[in-house]
Amino acid sequence: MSKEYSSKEIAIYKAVVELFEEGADLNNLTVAEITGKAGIGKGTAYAYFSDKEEMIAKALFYNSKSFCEQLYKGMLKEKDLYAKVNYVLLKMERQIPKADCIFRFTNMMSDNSTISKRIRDIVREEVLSAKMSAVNIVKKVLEDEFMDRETTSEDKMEYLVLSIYSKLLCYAMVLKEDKYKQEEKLSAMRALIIDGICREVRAI
Amino acid sequence: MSKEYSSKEIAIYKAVVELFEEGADLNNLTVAEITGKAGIGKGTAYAYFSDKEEMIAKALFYNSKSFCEQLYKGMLKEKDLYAKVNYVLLKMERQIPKADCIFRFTNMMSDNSTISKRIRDIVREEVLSAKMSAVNIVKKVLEDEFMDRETTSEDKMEYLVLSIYSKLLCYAMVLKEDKYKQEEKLSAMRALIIDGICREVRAI
Amino acid sequence: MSKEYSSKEIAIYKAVVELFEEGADLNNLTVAEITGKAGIGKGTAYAYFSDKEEMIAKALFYNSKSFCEQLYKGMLKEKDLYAKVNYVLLKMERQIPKADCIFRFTNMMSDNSTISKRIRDIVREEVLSAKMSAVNIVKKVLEDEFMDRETTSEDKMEYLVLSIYSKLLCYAMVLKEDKYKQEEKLSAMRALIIDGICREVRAI
Amino acid sequence: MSKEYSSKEIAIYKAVVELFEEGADLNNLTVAEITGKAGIGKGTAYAYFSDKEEMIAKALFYNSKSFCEQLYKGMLKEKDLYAKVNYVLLKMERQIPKADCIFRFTNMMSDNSTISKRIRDIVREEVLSAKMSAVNIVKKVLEDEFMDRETTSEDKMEYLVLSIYSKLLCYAMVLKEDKYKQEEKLSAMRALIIDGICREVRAI
DNA sequence: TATGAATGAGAATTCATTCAT
DNA sequence: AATGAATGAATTCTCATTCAT
Repeated sequence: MSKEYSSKEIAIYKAVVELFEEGADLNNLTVAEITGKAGIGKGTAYAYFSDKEEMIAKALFYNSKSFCEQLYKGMLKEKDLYAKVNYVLLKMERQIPKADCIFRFTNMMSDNSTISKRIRDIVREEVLSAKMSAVNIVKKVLEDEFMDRETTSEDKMEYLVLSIYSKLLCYAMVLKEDKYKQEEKLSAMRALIIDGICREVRAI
Repeated sequence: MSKEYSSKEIAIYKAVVELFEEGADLNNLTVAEITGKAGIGKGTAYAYFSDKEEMIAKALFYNSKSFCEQLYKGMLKEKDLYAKVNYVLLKMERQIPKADCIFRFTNMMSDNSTISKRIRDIVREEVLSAKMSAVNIVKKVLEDEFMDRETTSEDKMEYLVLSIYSKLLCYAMVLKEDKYKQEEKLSAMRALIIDGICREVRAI
Repeated sequence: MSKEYSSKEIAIYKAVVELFEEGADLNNLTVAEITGKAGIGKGTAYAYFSDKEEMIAKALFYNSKSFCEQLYKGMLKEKDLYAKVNYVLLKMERQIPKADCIFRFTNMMSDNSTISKRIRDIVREEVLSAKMSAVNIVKKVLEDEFMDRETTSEDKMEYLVLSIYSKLLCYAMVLKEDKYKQEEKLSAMRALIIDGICREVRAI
Repeated sequence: MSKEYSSKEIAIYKAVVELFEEGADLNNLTVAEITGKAGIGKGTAYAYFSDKEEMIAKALFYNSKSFCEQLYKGMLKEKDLYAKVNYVLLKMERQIPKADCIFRFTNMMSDNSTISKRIRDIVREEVLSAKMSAVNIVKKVLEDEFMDRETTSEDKMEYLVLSIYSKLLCYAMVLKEDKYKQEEKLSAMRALIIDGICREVRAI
């Protein structure tokens, strides 16, 4: 069902994320760097992508999508909301660069860079797959949670999604601060965030 | 106390924000565009800044700082937390590009772009003035709020600051979505956010 | 006597001329375009030609030669010089792209482009067949015409060839001007050219 | 009255013709070669021309125009048609590359190369100056010649212009043939061409 | 024998930065 | 002090040619 990717495409996608994880600036990546890392010729990349922006945008999209799918699958196994959120936060902790990638992806959706514009185009083209974005995962989990409740207004649901998503964002930010490199500070923060999320869900 | 800015510096700062507000991509701004908009010669800019990155980074810093100062002053006049948060959200709505500027600035604090790296350098150099950042405003307001309470743990304070800040961040993102161009949906969301924030503050 | 051409060679020759007739710039033709049009693989073309220039140069040479042969055969059937020239001009009119091709070929013989250089090499290699060039057809027809005259000096013959050839060139140029799309203007020009040629032949 | 050219523009124009005179292929000239020959930086050229094609096209146009102006002025001093044509042919002989430039320019007016297309655009933009083209010089000379005659039909005039022009074109081609490197053969041809032209003018 | 995916050298173009005026 | 013309390093992208299948 899901679209097939050629080995060269995958190589490009991996290369971009590796570079990103190594601290490269996505806005200043060169085609030479990407194809060098991917181990393919420059010309080859242009047989699969129309330009540099497409390479980067699709790479972020692909990686974001697959990390989100993985997250969603993992969460389904957890019994309650508390466990689910805990699962996500721990996963983020263990895969900081991946998590970063998703939030970078989100930030990009709202800035003016050339790559962001391309990402928005891609998302528009692939609406269904895009349902697997970070925001949508939050939405799905909430819908599962509220299935047996009496209906909640749409406005409130949207607020909840935003509120929870913003807390995940918080955690992603915190993960990069030196201060939170100590396990105890980090798990304190994690607990506060989980509590916060559960409290909000109950309140609504 | 606060550093003096020459008229040329101010011209550059204004030019960068104007371009940003016009939708320019900060990562692809050219010196020619900036100095052209600022109405000064290219060579002149280099008498005040060491390179292009410094122009853009300082411009964002300067604008962010001054918008925050303005926000903080305005908030002090409001009587309670509810009114204060309301004031901030309304201000953001009325000055979307300025608000955007702050949050772009925040995003940059955590990405790998060349400009972001420069911004972090600047912030490190100007620690005191940086106290006027968006995150610090939230912190100050909370401190004022908690002044008469028995002491709250540092961890909890940090959580609260981040949680509120990330809600504002999400609001900034929401403001750019077409769906929220209708006043009624927007004010519903605004009300929920204010309630959410007040609830969190009370809960802690 | 005449060299055999393989079907792949012919396919390339036809493809080049078709592209040329469609308005392509011979100096910017790509191997991919040529082999695509010819319906063969890129690698295959390299089994028959040493490089791109050879493909194009030989194609022009081949087409020029065959059109000239056709012209020459047709002319032999006409009874006098007037009828012969008339035949050629009408043929040019009906096959503008082909005629164009020949004159382009002539122009190329005297410019410095890479393809021209190759064409000149080919002509040098295939001297005999080259006798079938546009200039040589003019020469042959003149020789037939003068067969029963007392001998004419070589200088004069060469001048006559040049003069007649230049008039054909004229007509080729005229055929491409919008002004001469109207039949009446065109036939007036044709008559003047035929008269001019006959007058020159008589004068010498 | 006539447009001013900056020193850099002139440098480019001269460089292109020098390269052309050295046997370079106008369709494969690189910007690096041109600016190298012109003694200016690559970037500088782009401050004066929008792209490579414009550099070459304008260079040919400029050189063609100035050679034509020179030719026209020189011819005016000659007493009759015979002397005028003689003057032109001798001038062409002495400045083969310049003459070549004009005729290359003419060829380009009718081929499909990228540069040719640009030249046609330029000619369209600068119609007035273009009056100084090779064809127009022939037309002017003929008009002077026919001033005291009873009117000649437009068709006939057009034929004469083209006929004479194409003879000059052929002469330019002949000049490049090895056979005509000997002065005696060349002057014999020259004489025949002059006679031919005068005869045509009288006949019409 | 035929193919076309893969390659990388090479060309056009841009733009940060310098420096003579 | 202010300027902007000049520069060339760096980057994107193309396409002739090769070679494994």
